[in-house]
Amino acid sequence: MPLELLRTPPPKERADAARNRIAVLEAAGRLFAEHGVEAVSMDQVAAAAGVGKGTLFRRFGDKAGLAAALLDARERVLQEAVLHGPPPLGPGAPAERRLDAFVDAYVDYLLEHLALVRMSETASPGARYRIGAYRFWHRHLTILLAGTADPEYAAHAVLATLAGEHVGALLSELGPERIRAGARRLARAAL
Amino acid sequence: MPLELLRTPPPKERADAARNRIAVLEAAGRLFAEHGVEAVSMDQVAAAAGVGKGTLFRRFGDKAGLAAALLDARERVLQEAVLHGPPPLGPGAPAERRLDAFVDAYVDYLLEHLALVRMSETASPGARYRIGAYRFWHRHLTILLAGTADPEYAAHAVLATLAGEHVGALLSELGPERIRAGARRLARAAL
DNA sequence: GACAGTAACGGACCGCAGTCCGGTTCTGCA
DNA sequence: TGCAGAACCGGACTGCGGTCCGTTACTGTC
Repeated sequence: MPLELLRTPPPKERADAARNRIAVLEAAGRLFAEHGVEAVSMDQVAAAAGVGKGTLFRRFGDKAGLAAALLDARERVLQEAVLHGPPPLGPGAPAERRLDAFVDAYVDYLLEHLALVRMSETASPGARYRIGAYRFWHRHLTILLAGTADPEYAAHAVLATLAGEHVGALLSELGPERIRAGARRLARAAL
Repeated sequence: MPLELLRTPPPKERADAARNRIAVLEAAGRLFAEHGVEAVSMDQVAAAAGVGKGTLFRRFGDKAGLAAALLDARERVLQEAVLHGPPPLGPGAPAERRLDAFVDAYVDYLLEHLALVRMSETASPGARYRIGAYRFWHRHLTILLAGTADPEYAAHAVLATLAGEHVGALLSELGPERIRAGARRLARAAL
């Protein structure tokens, strides 16, 4: 399957459903920013959005899904840059440089939205590996790592070092710069 | 701090406390084996052990702690082999061979107790990085990886590929053998 | 062996994520 | 414009992990 098609297509929805989706995302974004992702319950989000709890869960599945939806816009910018942006992040540069550029960009993204990313990855077991964004990055890395012994495994391994849980735990111990440098070094070593 | 001291010392406890600890571990082990870790609630464990819920939580902290306690005996065997066992797992072999031996042994351990390990790592956020066992393995790998640019980071990275969540998600996609081979390859690449 | 002090006990209690289903609202079609 | 049926709504409900605190039972001392 080509990389393009792994990007989630927007499903057609009824007018009231769209209105509610926007209300929920706005309320959730505001509450999360104000009190922190962990401290806000789904009841509070539903109440603030003026929406029933059932609606909230039917649309987003669980708290991880809501976090993923909030990250979606931000992540699409990154995906777009990888697909059609200028090198070295976009196509045209050698794999080694694209790998560096990807790790840098992804670490930036991660550090900026760490709490939300952790929530999107850990709220339900295995959530991280199911969402479309993960499959997208995995595919991208598999292509960049073509030629190694097992590119699919190597891609998973590089992403493992970029998991929100992992980076979050290492942040206080090593600081952002060692994390960034280490992830670059490991990705190159995998190549 | 020397590697030896990272092993959790057994705290002295009152007679009734010891009795209850054993009753809980037995009941939990039986229930988990019978119904699966996910499907058993802490209330059920407490009831089966003939113990109050408060007792259960005071002793083990949370469900992750209970899982970790159940794994403890098994993990100590591995730790013992690394500290004082024969090479290449124990001391005496070159770092590269010890690294391979460690990855092999740890993957064996992981595949045998995957559900329990996942529970011990994911029940509360960051739990994996707090438990003594993680610090032990991290220390061991840091020593084996001495000489690389950032041994501490590299050790964390190798452990990231051995996280229960990660291996569990990859298992159905890649199968155990590619996971084992990939982890070995990555650990060598980090060296 | 009795006693005081303290560590451990246990179950009622809380807030949360997630489910269910009777009622409501929208939309495509005639 | 009126209608039929599907899609959506919402809040009461469930079971869970985790906490709290009045009660109980162990242990070291005299």
